[in-house]
Amino acid sequence: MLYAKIAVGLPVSGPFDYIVPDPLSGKITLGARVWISFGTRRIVGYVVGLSKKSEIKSLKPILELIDEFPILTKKLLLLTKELAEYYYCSWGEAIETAIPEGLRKGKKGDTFQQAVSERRKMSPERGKIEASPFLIGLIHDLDGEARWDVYLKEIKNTLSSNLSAIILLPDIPSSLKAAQIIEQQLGIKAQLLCRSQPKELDEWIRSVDSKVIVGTRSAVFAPLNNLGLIIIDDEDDFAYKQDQAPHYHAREIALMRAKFESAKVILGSRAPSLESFYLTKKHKAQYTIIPRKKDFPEIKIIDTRRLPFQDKKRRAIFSRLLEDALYAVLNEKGKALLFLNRKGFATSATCITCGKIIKCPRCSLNLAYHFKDDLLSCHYCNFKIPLPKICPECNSGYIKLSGAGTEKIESELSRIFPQARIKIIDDKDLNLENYDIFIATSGVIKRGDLVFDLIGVLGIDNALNRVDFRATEKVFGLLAGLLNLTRKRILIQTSSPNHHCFQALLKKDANYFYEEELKQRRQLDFPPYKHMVLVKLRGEKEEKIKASAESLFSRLKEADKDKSIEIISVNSSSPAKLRGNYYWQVLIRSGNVLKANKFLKNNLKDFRHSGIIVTVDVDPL
DNA sequence: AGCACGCCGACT
DNA sequence: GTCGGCGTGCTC
Repeated sequence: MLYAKIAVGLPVSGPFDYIVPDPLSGKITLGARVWISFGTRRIVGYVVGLSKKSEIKSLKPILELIDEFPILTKKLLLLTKELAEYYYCSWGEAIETAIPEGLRKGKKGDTFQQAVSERRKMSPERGKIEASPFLIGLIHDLDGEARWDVYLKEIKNTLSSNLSAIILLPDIPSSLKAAQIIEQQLGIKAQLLCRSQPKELDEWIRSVDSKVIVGTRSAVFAPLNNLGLIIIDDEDDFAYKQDQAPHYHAREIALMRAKFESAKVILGSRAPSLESFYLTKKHKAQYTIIPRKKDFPEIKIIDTRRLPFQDKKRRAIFSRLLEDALYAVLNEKGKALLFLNRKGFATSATCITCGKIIKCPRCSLNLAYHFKDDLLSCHYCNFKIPLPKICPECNSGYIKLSGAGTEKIESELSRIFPQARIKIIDDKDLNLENYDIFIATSGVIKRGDLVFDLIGVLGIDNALNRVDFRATEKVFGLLAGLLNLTRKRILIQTSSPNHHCFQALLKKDANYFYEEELKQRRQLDFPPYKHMVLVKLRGEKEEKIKASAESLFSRLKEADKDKSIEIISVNSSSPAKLRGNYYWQVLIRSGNVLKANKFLKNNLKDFRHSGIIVTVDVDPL
């Protein structure tokens, strides 16, 4: 008698044993999909084990074998198992994040699948499955694009050893560009693989015998044969973290996968994550820094605390120095960029009489006023209403707009420089020929085609002063990106000019930033020294969520008598209300993720309240 | 997750 | 009486 261990894409501990009916016993393979009856439902399951015996008394048979050839290799099965253990989900859920939607729903690939599967059968997997030493390289590329020379060389080497490569990019436009570079420079086909593309299923199956796969984070699971290299470009980009459960990070998965496949990992970035930099400090990754070859711009940090007041309460938006610099650029017919990471005209609308701030009814966020379409809008859920003429609370007639956004900068600029042609850069704008001064938010950094004679950085303190231990890292990444958009001059207005992320720029020494930041992270037991785990609670009733979160917090505190895990805090998330749902969270810290997960598994098992959804985010960003 | 079972309140 | 709310247990 043959039994199969089946993982299912549900948040249940498994896998579950099933009887393999006689006619299937010669055909069933590890990594194949099957139809099973699970409870009262008929669902897709994944074969993760085959055995001659089973401990379970009442077994059901497998209803139907979907795949004649496995859709997942043994290595991908091991990878998804490790993903599940690290990112707190079931093995089946991990498998389902690794494969395209069509396969999850039990679709068979088109006839093409058969052909490809035949080919896989012909080229059996190399060697045994066991952990082996792996190689990691971090390319710290201050030059901006020079890392591509390294990438191309690595890809070439990989291909000449008859191995294949995956190149990850944070978004689809960058993926398209990367595929183009590879095809032009190496003269080989780079196959694109991105989640939710119309032909994803076929592309995924086709990738079995691709040599080079280029894609976004989910491409880290591409099922290609003989994997020898994974490159992660802009490895510090937060897009590599999945925002739905399981909240995996593609960089972490790449490192796991490299271990199983004996593949090499190359991480590249202008401003590496602290996690990756720390790997090099621990000699787990090789560190290569590519110095900046183009001219270093003049960098000035302007202390806004010394700015004159515009009126009684408000300081001027532009310092004298920045205003003069803008004049100079206009005189020389150059191009300037003003950076401000807030869209719209005003970031809040307040009733001057009763003090009420107009908020989004579905989120707990202030609505921002947009001059262009004369509406208040929510930057999270896109809710829009006209600016009320009278206060909805007290009916008084004057609503004050405050907090400068890009549109406000635009109107200030045209007041000061009536002769200048000013343009707010929209993500889609292509033709930027006929303007003098541009205004942009962080999207501009992805635009490799733009070079400015002057960059003015405004309002960066908002980003720096957020209650988020990654705030500094984000700002440093932003500044590193902006630095790449000018060879002449960059002026930064801040009220903390001595902060190490600015001082590192003045010293032209990125490592100064990393050493300082690591020192602080170490002192506070933050990542990369310790791991954070966030237990998130979500639901429609604010009181219920708050009460459950607090009871979970005290339950965990109680369970953690030996203090092996730190139960740090319980609070509402920011924003506390989003798209009509309320969010609370319990923050946990541990030196060891697996230990924290085990602890949570024991203590979340019977924690169930109606109308509350609990999810776990390991290493939250 | 999703489905069944079982226990209580309020309604044709 | 019985419809339906949701707390609870379970899925090989």
